[in-house]
Amino acid sequence: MTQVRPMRADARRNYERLLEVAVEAFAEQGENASLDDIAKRAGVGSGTLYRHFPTRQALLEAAFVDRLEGLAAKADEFAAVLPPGAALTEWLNELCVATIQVRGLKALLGSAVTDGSSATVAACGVTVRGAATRLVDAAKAEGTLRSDIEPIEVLRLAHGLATASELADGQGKEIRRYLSLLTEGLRP
Amino acid sequence: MTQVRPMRADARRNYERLLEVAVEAFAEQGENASLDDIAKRAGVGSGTLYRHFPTRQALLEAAFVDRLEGLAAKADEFAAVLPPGAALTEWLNELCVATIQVRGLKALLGSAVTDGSSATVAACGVTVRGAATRLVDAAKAEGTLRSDIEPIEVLRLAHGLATASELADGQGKEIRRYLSLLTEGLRP
DNA sequence: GACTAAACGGAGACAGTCCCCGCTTACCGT
DNA sequence: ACGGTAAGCGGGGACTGTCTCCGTTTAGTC
Repeated sequence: MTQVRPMRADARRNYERLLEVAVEAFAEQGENASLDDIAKRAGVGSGTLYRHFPTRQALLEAAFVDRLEGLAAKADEFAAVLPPGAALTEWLNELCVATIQVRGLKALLGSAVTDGSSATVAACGVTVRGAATRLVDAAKAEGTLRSDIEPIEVLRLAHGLATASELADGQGKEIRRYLSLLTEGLRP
Repeated sequence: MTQVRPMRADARRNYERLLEVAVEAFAEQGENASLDDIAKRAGVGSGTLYRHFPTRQALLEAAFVDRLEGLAAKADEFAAVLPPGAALTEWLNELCVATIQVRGLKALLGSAVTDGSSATVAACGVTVRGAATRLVDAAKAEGTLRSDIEPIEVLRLAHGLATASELADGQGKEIRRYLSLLTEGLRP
């Protein structure tokens, strides 16, 4: 899985610089930031960028793993201090807010919960799906969540909810309201 | 509002040919079909296309008015034969199915229900919003729908729902299930 | 210090958007 | 019928973005 031979020093340097710049660029220009431009800003040729990250998805993924892991960690924090149902709700809220506010994250989360998502992207979504599964299972056990719903469906619904809220004002002010509608519908 | 002077014969011909081709192209290649290619297929220069339809939105809109009006008409058909609550649900189902299955329609419906949508696009969404308002008001009067929800919010939620279902399988098999979740949450 | 494979980088092919402006033509008035 | 004119045409070309190819550079090794 890991590199047999460690990365050459210049390669590693470029890789990291590219990542730094990508995070910035996606944050300020959204998921469609120009890749050649990112390469230029990082001071490397576009060939180098495409070698390290063959697709936009790959770069997006690499740029946001940290944040995704942060979200997953939040799930356990909520689970530790709230009853399962409330923890799930709070976490979904967090997820939706991030989806809307962190430019570029939406595309990534979207493909992470897509039916036929590629293995590459799946690797990235695994953390988030794990977190969701834990919360969903707990809420089901507690009896505050329908038992006929899958964790990934909850994630998809949250994604849809974020989309709806985005249409409303682009700021996410509606998330809480819409989320309460959803939890209402998700009761057993 | 209408043309002071009627369109010149050649202009009208091109306009209509362009529209025909656009409907086809969007249907088979989605909302991102190449505009220059549409112009070529219609046998006109790209300048002509951009004169008649200054933006992709404008063309999309013109290409789908018929279908949008069809959807609005469906609303009244349902209203005539079903109780308000059921009529709303059925219509939302119809709307979601169309959103997913008719390639290119999603982008249009999306911007038609966006907060800061331009006047151009608004003109197009007006039919759909009218239909939604009638159904929503009736359902509220009947007492099967929360009174604190706006028609446009219902449309946004439906759009989000379609998005969620699209993530699942891309065919819309999940729509009914998700829709029942939503109506559950929308009860008073 | 020399060798080699890994890595670089940027030129260039390609695709898409959109504008500009010289040319054509439909629609008048006579 | 026919000429004048403005509405309309169209495609060349500037620009932006993606992605590949391959000659050149350089880190790591002995």
